[in-house]
Order: sequence, then C-alpha cells, then structure tokens
Amino acid sequence: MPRRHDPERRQRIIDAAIRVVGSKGIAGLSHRSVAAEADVPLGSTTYHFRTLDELMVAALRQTNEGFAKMVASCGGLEDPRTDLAAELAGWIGEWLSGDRTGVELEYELYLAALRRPALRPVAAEWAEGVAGLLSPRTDPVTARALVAVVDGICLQVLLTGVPYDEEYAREVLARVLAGAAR
Amino acid sequence: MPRRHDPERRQRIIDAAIRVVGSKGIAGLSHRSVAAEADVPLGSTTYHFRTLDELMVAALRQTNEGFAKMVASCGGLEDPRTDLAAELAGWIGEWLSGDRTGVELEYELYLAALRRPALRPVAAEWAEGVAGLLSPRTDPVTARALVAVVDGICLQVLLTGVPYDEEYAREVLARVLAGAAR
DNA sequence: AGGTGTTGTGTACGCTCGTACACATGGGTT
DNA sequence: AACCCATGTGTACGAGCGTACACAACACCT
Repeated sequence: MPRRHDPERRQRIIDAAIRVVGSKGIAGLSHRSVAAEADVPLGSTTYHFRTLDELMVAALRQTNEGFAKMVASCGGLEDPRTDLAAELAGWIGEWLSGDRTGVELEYELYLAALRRPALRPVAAEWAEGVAGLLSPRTDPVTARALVAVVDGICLQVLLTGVPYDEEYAREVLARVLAGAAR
Repeated sequence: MPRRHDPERRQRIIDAAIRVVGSKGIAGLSHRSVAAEADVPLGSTTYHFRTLDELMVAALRQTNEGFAKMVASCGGLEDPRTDLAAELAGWIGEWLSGDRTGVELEYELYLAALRRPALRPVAAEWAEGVAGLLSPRTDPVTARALVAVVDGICLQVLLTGVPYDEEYAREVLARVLAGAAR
C-alpha cells in the first residue's frame, strides 16, 4: 500500500468523517464537510474516497473495530461464573448512559446499511463479531439471538426516548439464555 | 380544521412523501421532490409543512396507522389457542418476504427518530401500539420484549442481508414467552 | 539523471436545496 | 357589499452539493 507524501492522510479523513457523523449525522456528511473537519483540501477527500459510500464503509469498519476493542478490554465476558444476562444488561446500561453521541454515531452508521447495500457486509461483520465474542459462553443460535435482543432493546430506548431499564433487559436476556441449555 | 380550496391537498402531499421515501429513501425527501410527486407547486408543500421534520412526522404517523390496520385485519392474534411465537414468526416472514420497499420504508421512517427528536413520540406510539396488540395474549413486560425481539430480528435480516429464518425466530420468541408464565 | 505514473491539489460547472416574499384567491364576518 | 385574513402560488436568491479535470509534487525504476 504505497503512500507517498502524507501516510496518515487517509486515516485523518476517516477520523474526521466519524466526528462529522457524530456531530451532524449522516445527513451532514459530505466530501466538503469532511475536508473541512480534517483540514485537508476538498480534492483530497474525493481522491481517497470516490463516493460517500466508500467513506462510510471505512468509517463503519473503524467504529466496529473500536467497539470490539472496547468490549474485549471491558472483559468479564469470558468468566463462566458470571451471570451473562446481568453482564450484558449492565454493559448496555453503561453504553447508553454515557455520551449519547457515541451510541448514536455507531447505530446511525450501522442502520445506514438499510438503504446502502455497500454497508451490509460490514454490518454483517459487526453482528458476527459480537456473536463471536459471546460464543465461548453459549451456542451460536443463542449468541445471534442475544445480539438481536440487545439491538432491539437499545433501539427501543434510543428511538422512543423511554429510559433504559436494566432489570427488564436482564430479565429478557435471561429468558433467551434459559432456552439455550438443553 | 378549515380548508378552503382543496381539502385533500394536505393528504395528497403526505401520500406523495411516503412514496418518495419508499422509492428514494429519506435522503431523497425534499419539498421539491414531494411537490413533483404530488403534482402540486413547491409553495404548497412548504406552506403545509414548514419543515421536513413535520412532513416526516405526518408520514410516519400514517404508516403506523396503516400498519396497525394491516395487523388487525390479518387477525389471528386474539385467538388464545394459537401458538403466539409461531404466529409472530410467520407474520414476520410474510412481511419480510414481500416487497422489500414497504419494509424499508417503514423502518427508515421509524429509525429516523434516532436523530430527530420530533419523531420519537410517534415512534413510541408505534411501539406501544404493537405491544398493545399483543397485550391480550401476555403481560406488558413480555409484550414490550416481543416488540424488541421482532425489531432486532427484522433489522438483522435487513441490515446484514442474511436470509430470514422463520424457525429461528419462532424459537427465540418462544423463549421470551416461556419466561412470561409465572 | 531523467522519465513515468501514482498521489495530491485547486478551481470551476451545473444542479438541487431550503427559504423568503410578493402576490392571487376566496370564504367568513360585519 | 366591503373588508380581512387564512389559504395557496410563482419566482428568485444564496448556499452547499458531487463531479470533473488540469495541473503540481514526488517516489520509484532504469
């Protein structure tokens, strides 16, 4: 991957794109807004990313990696003695109660796959990745189900504005997990 | 609600907005595109809906009503002898296997609430409405959980492109329901 | 040392957008 | 009948957009 002058240029643009989506949403994402945020000329953004879809793919992939890293470092998922449902519910709580911008950013990029086929493989990678993180603790079907439930609960909070109820989340996740042992 | 000349004008604009979102997505929604689709002058759309948010609220509310009507007419939800999990799973299957445009349209408007606070009350109405439809068959907590699971499963299919697995959905829904009886 | 092609930049074109605003129209009130 | 104001329309403006493209800069190969 040969890069001549500024080897960080491309990375700077991706970082700027993520900041733009975080602050102005995908609707505010443009080659120009990213160029301004990254403090690079317009031509630089169009050169590295011919379309906004390409830029979004790179941004989504990067947030996915950051997410996986965060979960891995948080730890607690491997220890088989902990209550997985409570673990997950608490972890969602931390995620949602923090800066809403971060959650909005990740979900907005993730949900953008609904209308942008180019993003779907990356969205699939994310879902598989999270399910993979859970796989040491349960079977693949249950892991996938847990991901769906987590998504559903988070979206209910984010879309309707109801406050997050950790005990409720724990209960629902526990029900899904209860059916796994057979 | 006094309307002088064309009492259907406002409704025509909402219908056109829904068609535009269905075909071009929210990104393609503008006062002009709606005006063209509805075959009314530009000034007419800006007059009835000062902002696009207002127009989206009206469109989302209308699709919600259509959705509720569809579910109610489909029936089968009241009969306590049917297997609710299988019922829901089959019903999701019908919804997803049909024209993808319709599903995309409804979810796109629904998910738009993530960044648009004005849409959140309407999104909340929808979630409550669906939960209400389920309430004759189960307790409120479980009903809310079922809505979350349905959302999560549908989004996994729509966002990642994996094919819908009805048996898997039935299984997960059944697990959530199994914890309800106590 | 000099040619060559990737990498990076600046500028301009044509388009669509939200917005504003002056003006037409006609029902409701007096 | 006269007036008023909510309703509806047409046009124009400035801003921001993706795109294109000519040109500059530099690493690499011979």
